[in-house]
Amino acid sequence: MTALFDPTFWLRDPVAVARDLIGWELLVNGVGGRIVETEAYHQEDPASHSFSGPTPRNRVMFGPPAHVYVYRSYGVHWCMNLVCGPEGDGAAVLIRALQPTHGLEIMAERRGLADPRGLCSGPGKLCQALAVTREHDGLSAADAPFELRPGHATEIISGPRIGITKAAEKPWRFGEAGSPYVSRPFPKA
DNA sequence: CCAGTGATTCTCT
DNA sequence: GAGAATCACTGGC
Repeated sequence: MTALFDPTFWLRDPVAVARDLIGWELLVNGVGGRIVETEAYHQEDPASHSFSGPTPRNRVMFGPPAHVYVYRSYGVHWCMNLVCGPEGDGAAVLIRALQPTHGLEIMAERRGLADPRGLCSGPGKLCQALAVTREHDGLSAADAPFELRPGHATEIISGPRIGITKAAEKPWRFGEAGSPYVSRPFPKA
C-alpha cells in the first residue's frame, strides 16, 4: 500500500495532483467509488483556506501529504480534501464527486435517495454518502478506514472552480469528460 | 429547465 | 459580525 503513496505523486503541485486523481478509487469503510471531479487549492491562492497561513481549522493542510483535511461548509455540510505538496505548503485537492461503485445501498440510505447520480455528485453529498466528518480530519489516506487506489480516466477536462468568489477564473476544477456523476456540467470549451 | 433562497455553524477579522 | 470550497426546495417559464 505504501507504494501507492509514492512521494513523486503527492509532492507535486496541487493542480497536477487534482488532474491525476481523476479515475482513482476512494472508499471509506468499504463504501465509495471512482473519483470523477476534483479542485486544486494552494497557499498563494486567495480562494484557498490556507491563503492566510495556518489556523486551527486548516492546520492539516500544512501537514504531511496524502492526509485528509475535512471542514464544515456553510454550517451544514462536510467537505473532504487530500493534502499534497511538500509538508508546510498548505496545498490540497478537494474531492468533489464520485462515481458510486461500492456500497450503493448504504449510500442510498445515508442520503435518503436511490438515484446513483445523486449519491456523490458534490463535495457535501459524497461526505454524507461516505459518512466522512470532522472525526476523519487529519487522518492518513493510506490507512483504515480509507482505501485509495490509482486508476485512470478516459478523458479529463477542466474548468473554473465552483462556489468561490476569489480567483474564480482559474481553471483548477477537473473532471472525467462525459461523466454523469459530476456535481455540475463543465462549461463547453 | 432555470434562478432564487433559506438553513445552520464555524472561522477569522 | 460577516461570509463561507453547499444543498434542496420552491416557483416561474
